[in-house]
Amino acid sequence: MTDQQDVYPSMTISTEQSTENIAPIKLGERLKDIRRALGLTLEEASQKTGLARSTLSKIENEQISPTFQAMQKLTTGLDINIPQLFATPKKVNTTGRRDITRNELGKSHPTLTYEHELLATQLSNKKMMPFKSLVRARSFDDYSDWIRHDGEEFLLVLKGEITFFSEYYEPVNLVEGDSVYYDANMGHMLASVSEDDAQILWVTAS
Amino acid sequence: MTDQQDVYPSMTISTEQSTENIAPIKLGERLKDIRRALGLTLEEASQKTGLARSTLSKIENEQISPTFQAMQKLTTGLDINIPQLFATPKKVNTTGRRDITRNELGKSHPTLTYEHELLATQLSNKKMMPFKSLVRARSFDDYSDWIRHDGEEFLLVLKGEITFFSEYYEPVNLVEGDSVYYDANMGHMLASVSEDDAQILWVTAS
DNA sequence: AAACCAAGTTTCCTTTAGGAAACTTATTTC
DNA sequence: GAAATAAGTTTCCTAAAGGAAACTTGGTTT
Repeated sequence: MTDQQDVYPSMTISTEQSTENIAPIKLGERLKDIRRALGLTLEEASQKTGLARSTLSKIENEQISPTFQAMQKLTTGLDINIPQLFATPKKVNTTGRRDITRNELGKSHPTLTYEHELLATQLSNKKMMPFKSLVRARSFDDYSDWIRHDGEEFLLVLKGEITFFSEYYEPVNLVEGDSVYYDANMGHMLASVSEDDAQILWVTAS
Repeated sequence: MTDQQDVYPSMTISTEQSTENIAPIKLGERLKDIRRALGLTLEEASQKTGLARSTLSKIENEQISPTFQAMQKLTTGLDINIPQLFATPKKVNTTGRRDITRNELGKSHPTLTYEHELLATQLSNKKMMPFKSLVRARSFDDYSDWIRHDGEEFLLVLKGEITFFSEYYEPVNLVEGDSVYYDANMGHMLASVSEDDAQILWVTAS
């Protein structure tokens, strides 16, 4: 294939209707970040979007320019809104913003161990990302390795009892009302101690 | 060429089962409207965007699904921003946005007295500051000025019911499980709706 | 009405996107 | 440490997008 650098020379998108070039959008990179943030493999993303694994790979590496159709599958499948996708990170006015998420009405991202409910999804370019999550009972068996990512995390137990495992510390049990604040680069994971599912609130910031 | 009506029935993309139309974006129609609104012919639009006249025609009539590349040329050439293009519902604006996910009503008996419990005090230089607070029920006479400070704030109601007042919005009632994310530079304050104290969790980040 | 012209459409062909499967690269397991 | 597994990339092919030019449509002039 030809040199793709030449094919996508600038990729410039302006969010406001300005004439100046602000920040070139690296669509592939952005998408890869989002997919990773959701903890999805290419295969899982493929199933969610209906796009082939190979296609996703090529889009992420900017070897192809996805069609509008493909982008729709992407955004609906991964539950991301397009403005968010295209929003330039810099120069975004964040004053006077507000987003209310009613109980149980966030964006849900179920996994084997958790059921994440993403809150405040209407706002992009946030400093924090709040979640409400269900930790399934006896979930410890399913997990093999530490979770590790950039930023810091705050966690509060809303219901039930969990065990908080972390790389450099002994496991601790947390009950309703207990909270923990930690560096997310340190390996960490959760398990529901009791037979019931536990509910937690957590907030990340990078 | 084959019947394109069958190829793009309504631009409805659903990942799993495709029974219902969720948010069909009629991209072509939208684009045609925009071009017309700008008073441009296909030829003129072609010159501005660098896309062939024929290609534009096909896009507008939804005979083809433009690539991301083509859409970039379109948006930059015609000076339209993509969020605007894709915004199916009302305006998704950067500033002064609001999204109430669910509606609930209660009667105002607002007050302003808190009892803050600072969490995670062992750590300094945190990106976030989490609190757990009581919102006491008091009289509306205690109304004072807006609270205003740098950064962003996330708030979740743990118990009870509060009214969240903010400078640019109507007050909203939040019940247990509801949450709100907002820019703290926007004036804001809380009040407990019922006679009982309410309990909230909130996290700030600058 | 014919002749003209301008805007938009379709045809035909080349280039590129998208998918299946083969291949590579870690990473784990026995 | 070879085999197995899993995530990601590349190859190869087909289906679809993009462009040049021919064609159609609608409006205007004479």
